[in-house]
This record gives sequence, C-alpha cells and structure tokens, in this order.
Amino acid sequence: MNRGSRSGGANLPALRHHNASLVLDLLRVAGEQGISRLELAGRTGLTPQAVSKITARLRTEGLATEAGRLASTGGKPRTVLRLVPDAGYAVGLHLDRDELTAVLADLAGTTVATRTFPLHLGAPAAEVLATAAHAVRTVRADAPAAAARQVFGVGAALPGPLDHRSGVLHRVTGFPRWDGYPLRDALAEHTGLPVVVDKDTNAAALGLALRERAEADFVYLHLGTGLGAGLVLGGALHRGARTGAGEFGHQTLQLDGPPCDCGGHGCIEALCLTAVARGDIPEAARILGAGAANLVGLLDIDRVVLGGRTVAAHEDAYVNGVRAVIEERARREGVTASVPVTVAGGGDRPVAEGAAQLVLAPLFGRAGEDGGERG
Amino acid sequence: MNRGSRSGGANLPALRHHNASLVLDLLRVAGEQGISRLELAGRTGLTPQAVSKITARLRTEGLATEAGRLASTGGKPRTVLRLVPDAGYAVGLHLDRDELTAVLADLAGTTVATRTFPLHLGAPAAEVLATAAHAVRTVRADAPAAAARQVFGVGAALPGPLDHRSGVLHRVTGFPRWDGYPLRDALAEHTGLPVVVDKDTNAAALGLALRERAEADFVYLHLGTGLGAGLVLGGALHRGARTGAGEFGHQTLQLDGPPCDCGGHGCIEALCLTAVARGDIPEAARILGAGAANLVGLLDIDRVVLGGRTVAAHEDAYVNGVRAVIEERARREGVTASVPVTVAGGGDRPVAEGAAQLVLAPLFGRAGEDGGERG
DNA sequence: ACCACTTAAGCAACGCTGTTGCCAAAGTGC
DNA sequence: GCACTTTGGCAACAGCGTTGCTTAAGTGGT
Repeated sequence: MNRGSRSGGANLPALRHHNASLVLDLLRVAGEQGISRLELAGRTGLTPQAVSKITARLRTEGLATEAGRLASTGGKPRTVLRLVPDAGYAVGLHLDRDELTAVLADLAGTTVATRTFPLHLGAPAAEVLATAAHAVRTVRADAPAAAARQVFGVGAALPGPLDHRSGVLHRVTGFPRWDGYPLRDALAEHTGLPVVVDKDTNAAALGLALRERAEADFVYLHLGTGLGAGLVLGGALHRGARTGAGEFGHQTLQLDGPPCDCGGHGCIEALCLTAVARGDIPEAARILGAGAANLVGLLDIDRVVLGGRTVAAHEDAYVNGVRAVIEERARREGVTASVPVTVAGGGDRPVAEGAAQLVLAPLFGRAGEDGGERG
Repeated sequence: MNRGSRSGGANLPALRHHNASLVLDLLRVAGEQGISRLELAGRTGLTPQAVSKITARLRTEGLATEAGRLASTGGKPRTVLRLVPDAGYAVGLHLDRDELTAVLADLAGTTVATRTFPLHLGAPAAEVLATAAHAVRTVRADAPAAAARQVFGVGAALPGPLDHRSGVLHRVTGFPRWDGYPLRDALAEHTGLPVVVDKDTNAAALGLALRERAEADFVYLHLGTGLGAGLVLGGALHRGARTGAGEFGHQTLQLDGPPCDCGGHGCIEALCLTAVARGDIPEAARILGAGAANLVGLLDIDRVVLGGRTVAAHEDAYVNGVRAVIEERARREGVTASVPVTVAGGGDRPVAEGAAQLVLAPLFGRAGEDGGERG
C-alpha cells in the first residue's frame, strides 16, 4: 500500500484505491496508444476479472475509456483501454528568481497552456502572491471550457529549501525575507484551490519520474544559478525526514578546498560554478561528474538526468563529461552495467511541468512518502 | 502494501498479510512489556475490532500471547499482548576476513547462542562453506530443543559487493576468487535451510533499524579494515537498482587528492585510513564527519550510527569528531534540528545479529525492496 | 459456407477482509 | 450496591478480488 498512509494499516477501501491507482498509472504510461485489460492484469499481478471490474469503475467515473481493439492472435481481439486526459487538470507554477512560469497540465501530463510572467522573488510577499494568483487564473482561462471546472489543484515549485509537509518556506537562497512564510496556505487562500509546494529540483525529478517505469531509481541534477538535486528512489521522490533531501550543491568535494558563500570549503557548487565562470566547461562537467559518481555509487542509481540553464548552454559537454567520470569509476569497480547520462530538454520548462505533477501524481499512486488524497 | 511484491497489485491475502505483519512488528518493538489491543489499533489506524481479529489469528498461530493487564483508567482494564519469542529462530552468520561469527536469534531479536570460529576468507570455497555449515549446526545445537525445529533460515553477511537478489558474490575486496560465486545457493544446499546473503554493512544497518521506529531514515557507517555504509530510508534498507548501494568508502572527498588502492583519487576511505595509520584520530574523525555530513544533507537523514573495530578503539573521538562537522554544517545552513550521532556498541557483533534479521525482518514487513515470504 | 477451435471479457456465486452495531465482561467511584 | 466507563467478543454486513462458467468475436481448416 502507499507506504506512509500515516500509520500503515490497510482496509478494503485502501486496497481498492491502491489497485485503482496502479491501473490508472499504467493507463497513463500507455498514453494514446492504450493498453489491453490482459496486459494490465499481467503487469499488476491481478486477475483479468479484477482488472475488468476496476476498469469498469474507472470508465464509470469518466477516467478511462475503450479505444479500439488490437489485431487478433487467433481469437477474440483485445479491447484497448486508455486514459481520458481531460478528466482532470492541474496548474503547475515555477517561481524562479526572475520569472514565473505557469502551465496547465491534463491527466496525461500534457501541457495544454503555458504562460510566463516577469517576477522578482525579492519583492514583498503580497506582490509575489498576486502575480502567482493572476498566473493561475490566466492559464485556466487559456484552456478549453471543460478544463476550468476540473482543476484539482496548484503545484508550486521554487528554489531554496522548504518544508514540503507544512508548505512553509525556509531561507530561499538569496531572499531571506521568505524564511518561515507559509506559502502553501497563503496561495491556497488566494486561488481557492488546494496547493502543494516543493523544491524546483524535486518537481523536475517527479515530472521525469512519471515518464519512467514505476520502480526507477534516478537522480536529476539541476545546474542553473545554483546546483541542486532531486532524488527518485524506488519510483518515489525521496524527500527525507524533514523533506530537505537533495542538498547537493554544498556537498564537500574538496576537503579544505576554496571557500564557498555558504561558509564551507570545497563545496561542489562553488567548484563547479567557478569553472563555469572561467569558461572551463570540461572542468565544470568533470566536477559535476565526480559528484554524480559519488551519488551513483552510494545509492546504486540507474540513471542520471542533467538540467538547468547552465547545462542547456553546453548540453553535450556536460553529458559527455559527467558520463566519462561515471564510466571510469564503474570500470574501476568492475561494474559492467552502464549508467545512462541524459539531459532533460527544454531548459526550465520541466520544473513547471513537474510542479503540476505534484498535484496529479497522487492519483497514480506516485506520491512521495507522505501520501495525498483524491479529488 | 509491501512495495515491490513483483508487480504491485494487492489482493485480500496480501492485505491480510500486510496488516498481520504490521501488528507483529508493533508487538516485537513493544518487547516484554507488551502492548494493548487499543494501542495497536491507534498505531495502525485499524479499528479495534480488526485488531482483535488479527491478534486472535496470531495467538492461534502461536506467535502472540496475552500477558497480564494494565491498570484501569475507569473501566475494564486493557489486556496486554506480547510476541512469543521462541515461536521462531534464525541463524545469523558474519563471514569476516579472519573469523566467522554465528548467532541464533529468536523472533524478538534476542541472541540465544553465539559462537566464533577462525576463518580465512581466502581459503577454497569448499573449506569456507564447511566452516559455515558447521557453525550453523553448532549454534542450533547450543539452543534449547524447541528452537532447533523452528529455524526459519540463515542470513549471511560478508564484506565486499554482492548481488543480494541472486545471492551471487562479486569481487569480495582482497579475495578475487569469490567473484561470481553463488554463495546463497551453495550455503542453502549445505545447510538445508533458506539462505539470504547481504553486505555486512547492510546487515548491521538492518539490525539497528529494527530497534527504531518503522519510518526511520538513518545511516550506519562501518569503519574497520575498510569503510562502508548501510542506508535505511523510510524504515527499509535501501539496496538500490542492482543491490549495490552503500559504496561509501570510495566516494571522492578530495578532488585530485592522494591516490587510493581502487585506482581513484581522494577517496574518503583512503584519506580516513591514512589518518588512522598516522595515529591522527581527530583528523580521521573529521574526514569521516565530512562524508557523513554530505550524506545527511543529501538524504536528509535523521540519525548517524558509527561502528566497526576502528571506531570501537576510540569511540568518543569519532562520535565527537563526526558530530562536530555535522553540527557546524547544520548551523551554516540554518537547520535547527540536530542529527544525533551515536555508536553501535559491541564491535562487530551487530553484523551477525543483523544477519539473522535478514531472515526475520520480512515477517515484520521490514524486508528491503524485494519482498520475502512467510515460513 | 460451414464448423471446430481459440481468445477475450462479462455474469454469478463465493470466500474472506475489515467494519458496524450490539452486548457481555470487568473494572471505578459515589 | 448501583450507575458509569471502558474493553473486547459476537453476529451481521458491505465490498474486495477469485473462481467457474457462459457469451462474444475472432481465426483457420475442410
């Protein structure tokens, strides 16, 4: 069951919800192509009859529909089922230091509207909130009429550390005035919608995780004005005990190395960005690769995804540089299976799209460690 | 549900097993003191009536029993239930480089017999296997007669990297001849019991995790002849995609630093053990602390436990040194909650005890990511 | 064109789960 | 001794996935 439904005890409604989420997730992953009942049964381990009952309920609720049939394999052809994408929507907000991106995503994860607004994160809270609320209204208005009624909530992603559980910000890097601000509740009041907040790197990682199989272990490394990580372990975002996981930029990579703004020495972010400032991209990639290799070895990650504006400027150099370090270390340790290193296309767009998934993912049983309820 | 029952679909027997495991785990944690039905209901989120039914089944199976009653709070006093420790046993083996420790643990995790044998891990496989099988027979003979019949299996912990899922060893550090050896199946044949193998650090971490609440996130750092880690995330061992997680010793902590036996540079193990060899314990502790702080920040761990012979020789120095680094970094980042640093007492004994838990933990729903079945 | 065979998927009955409503058991306190 | 509180079992129940069977809808040989 969703590990962490506060207490762990599971009853029949919980069982039903769990299996329904599982099936819905497989329908989502199957996309427009759809998936047959029997394949759903095979993938879930449920009996075909159970899948028939579950999909019948989903069809009644309007979440799934029949969509053609496959070629026969000697008998009655399989009926294909697929998700109904416009059965629900979510708004994703990316509050970056200098701009606000808002997207409207449907159940399938497709972005049906995008808007960008200038934003100064250092401005007073009321101003930032007004901009955010305006952005939400605007993307809702952009979308077809049916969408407006079925918006499940707003996911908001922003830099700095914060408490995902309570929705309270900590010291957003560079903007100390946000320390202790209850963004989730404030935004919920301004928009009249449920709100989920999380770090930008977590949002991006979640968005990427939803494109992978449900058990994936991977890490998203975001190199922009800072350096952060989003960890997906066992298919779920790892947020840690105080939802502060992913502090990657201030990992010590060079003991007693050059000082960093944070007060430490030899932080990977400082080393990496210094190299970038010098224009030495291969060295920046090598440093990032050393940090990534540490992570791969420690967690036995099976995929590394790079993103952020700085990476976007020299994608190949970073991918190749990071891959080289990881492969060299794997060779030393006699590991044969290689860990793919890829780049998340679209610069910062994955963050806003992932933010929308903060709201949608719980429907598919893809919440993090702390659950989430149906709409 | 046990995330990772191959496919994720859950049916009624799975539900029943899940809830029974949960209750059994709470009974185990409650220890000799026991726990009332109503508290079980509160902790699990199940209704009192459901708990009554579940505990009635457990009592019928001989796994639980009534044990006195609490003081009344104005009405009928609560009946206390507790685990029946001798309802099942498991053997734990710690195959170290120079000696083999075998323990017999009961369901409550209590060690009821211990034996130590000399062992040379570099000897031919047949010799090592014979010693291991002899050790298993010996600890079984040491225990009361009832125990001999109810041994669920053997858990074996050893250094080097290995594949937990298949039970095949990789290059055990320093003993290349073990590479590719199917230890689990070989030992199962020699003993006639189910066998589970894992890294020594994972076994120790699992043993420690079972003493904590079920949702704990912590890391066990073992400094002996090498340096390794065992990660417990969300209450479960994190083994990673290829069950190779916990490679902590060869994390790069000093970019382009002094060479390490592994072929890399600036590995934390090399730095740390060089300092130990110089007799500079505070420096070794500081280096270990830097690695631990990286880990705490990255994963938002809420506890660090140190162990191993090298640590045991200067417990206070290591605990204080590591704590100092972690606290300094927490202060820099404005985190108030402190991360406790403790030491696992008993030198290497926690490894053998944890090895036994490789077999017992699945009964309590505390398996790692890859399940495990009832006896 | 027909018919035997294969495969998919719904219907009905079933076993078993936790839940609900009720009542007996076993204390406390006036 | 009686009213009250609290625990915990009994019985009936709703709802989950499972099993056995039937119907639907194809293929392929004759």
